[in-house]
Amino acid sequence: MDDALNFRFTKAERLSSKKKIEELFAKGSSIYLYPFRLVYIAHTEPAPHQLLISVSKRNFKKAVDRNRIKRLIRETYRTNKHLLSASESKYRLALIYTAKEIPEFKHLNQKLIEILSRLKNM
RNA sequence: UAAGCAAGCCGUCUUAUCGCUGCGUAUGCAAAUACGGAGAGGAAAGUCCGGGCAGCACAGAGCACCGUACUUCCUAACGGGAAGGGAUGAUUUUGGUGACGAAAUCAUUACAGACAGGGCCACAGAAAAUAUACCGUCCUUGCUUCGGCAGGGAUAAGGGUGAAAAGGUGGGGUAAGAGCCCACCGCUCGGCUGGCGACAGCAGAGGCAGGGUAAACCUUACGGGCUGAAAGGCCAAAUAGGUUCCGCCACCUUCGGGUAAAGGGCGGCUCGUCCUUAUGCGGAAUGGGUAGGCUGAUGGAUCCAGCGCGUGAGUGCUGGGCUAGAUAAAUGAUAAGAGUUUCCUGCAAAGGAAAAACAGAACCCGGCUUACAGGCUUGCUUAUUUU
RNA sequence: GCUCGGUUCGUCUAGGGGUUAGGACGCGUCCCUUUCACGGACGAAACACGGGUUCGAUUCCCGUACCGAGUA
Repeated sequence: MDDALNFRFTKAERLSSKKKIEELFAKGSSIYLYPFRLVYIAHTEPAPHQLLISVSKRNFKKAVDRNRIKRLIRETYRTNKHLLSASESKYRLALIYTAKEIPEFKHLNQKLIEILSRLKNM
C-alpha cells in the first residue's frame, strides 16, 4: 500500500467506535505539545491509522468555533499524514486541542508536523 | 436630497488545486473507482409555547394538580396572530364659576370576578374598614384669679398623617355641621335602542348602598392522560448461558446397594484415606439478545407565480418547481482576483492599509424571545433645494 | 438532544411583600498578654441583570446572562 501521496481522509481513517475510543483513553500513552495533546495506541488490525479530533466545549462555547477548529486540524492531518506512512506499526490517535484561542492555519500546520515527527521517532 | 420610524427583502462573489457527505449513471462478486449534479440559517440559537409522529395507559364521571383569562375571528393547534372594545397616560383644541366634560392625534395595556368566602394592608396617623373623635367647631353644666379649666353632649365641614381617610363642585340649611335638602358631575340599578359580541347611546329610578390587594389564597369559565426519536420497528457477529435432538457409562443386584475403573486432594513415593463421575462431556439445530448495522429520516399544515374572496390575520382555485440529510456527526482548507464599507495620501485620476456581523441543521413543522457589520425596496413624518 | 434546579458580604449560608437583610469562618482597628495564640469590644463588606404587578419587590410574574444536576 503506497499512500505517500494520498491526501484523502476517508471514513475508515476516522475513529468512531465507542469501544475503541474507551480502550484508547484507558490504555493509550500521550504526548503533550502545545496546543495539542496526542493520545495514541498501536493496533494490529488491517485498518489504517485512525484519528479522532476533540475540541472542548468548556473552552469554546459556540459550535461555530468548535467546528472551525476541528476542520482546520483535519486539514492539517490530511496534508501531513504521509509522515506516519513510513512507520511500522499502525496507530489509533486522538488529537485534543487544549488552547483557548482560535488558531491560524500555518501555525497549526507547523505544530502538527512537529508532534507527528515525535510520534514517528518513538 | 438628508434624518427618524414602521414593514418587507438580502446578508459577499469568481477561478484554480487538494478534500468531505448523500444522490444518479457506468464498471465491479464486493470493497471501491470514474463521470455528472446537489450540499446550513434568518435566526439553524434559547428550548418559552403549540402541533404532527411514535410507544404505553384508557367505560364514563368527579376530585386533585398544572395552564390560560376583554370580545369576535384566523389556524392542525397555540400562551401566537388579525380586527375591534374598554381603561390609563401625553399633546392640542374646546365648553363650564367649579367639580369636570367633549373632540382629534399618539403611546401603553397579563384587561374575568373584591356583593362567594375568609386573609393581609408595615411606618405614620384619632381612626386602615361595622369609624370608640387627636387638634378643631358648636351647645350646655359647674368652678373661676375672667386668661381659662373640668364634666356631659352634638359634629366627619376644616387641620395634620398616609400609597389610600369613607363620593365631588356650587348653593340652601343649621347652634355648629352633615346627601340633611336642591342643581350639576360621578356612581349604582333595572329598561329600551344599536351591535354577532366586548360595549356604546338614550331616557328613567335611587341620596349613594361601604378603600386596596386575585403576577397572595380563592371563585368562575375553558383547556390539559403520561413519555419523547437516546421514542418505536427490523436484521444480527464473537463469547457465555437457555431449549431441543443425537452420541458417549464395566459388572452384579432381592433396585436398598455393592464391587471395580477414571480423574483430583492430602503425601517425597507406595500403601492408605477423602471427594467427583449423566444436574456430566462432545456435536448439531434453534429462540431471546449484546457489539454493530438498517429503518424511523426528509415530498411537506412545502415553495413560487397568477386570479378570486376577506378591512385583516388568512383562505380557495389553476399552473409550475423539488430545495441538506450528517450520525464521535459532512457542507472545508490554501492561493489569487473582484465587489462593499471605513481611514490615509492626492485638485482629480488613482494608490496604500484595515474591516466584513450574529452565528452551524441533528425527526419535522407553526409561532414567540434573544443576537446581528452592512446594504436594498416601499410607506409615513420632519427639514432643505429646484420647478 | 431532552428535562429539572439555582444565583444574597471575600467564602458557606438564613430570610419567601414593610427587616438597620441575620449568622459562622475570614478581614481591619482597639483591649487583654513581656510577645504570639486564645478570648473580648467595635467596624467594613452582599440581594446576577432588565422590565412589569403593587403604595412598597431580595421575596410575586416575564425575559436575559451565568452556574449546576439528571437522563444512554
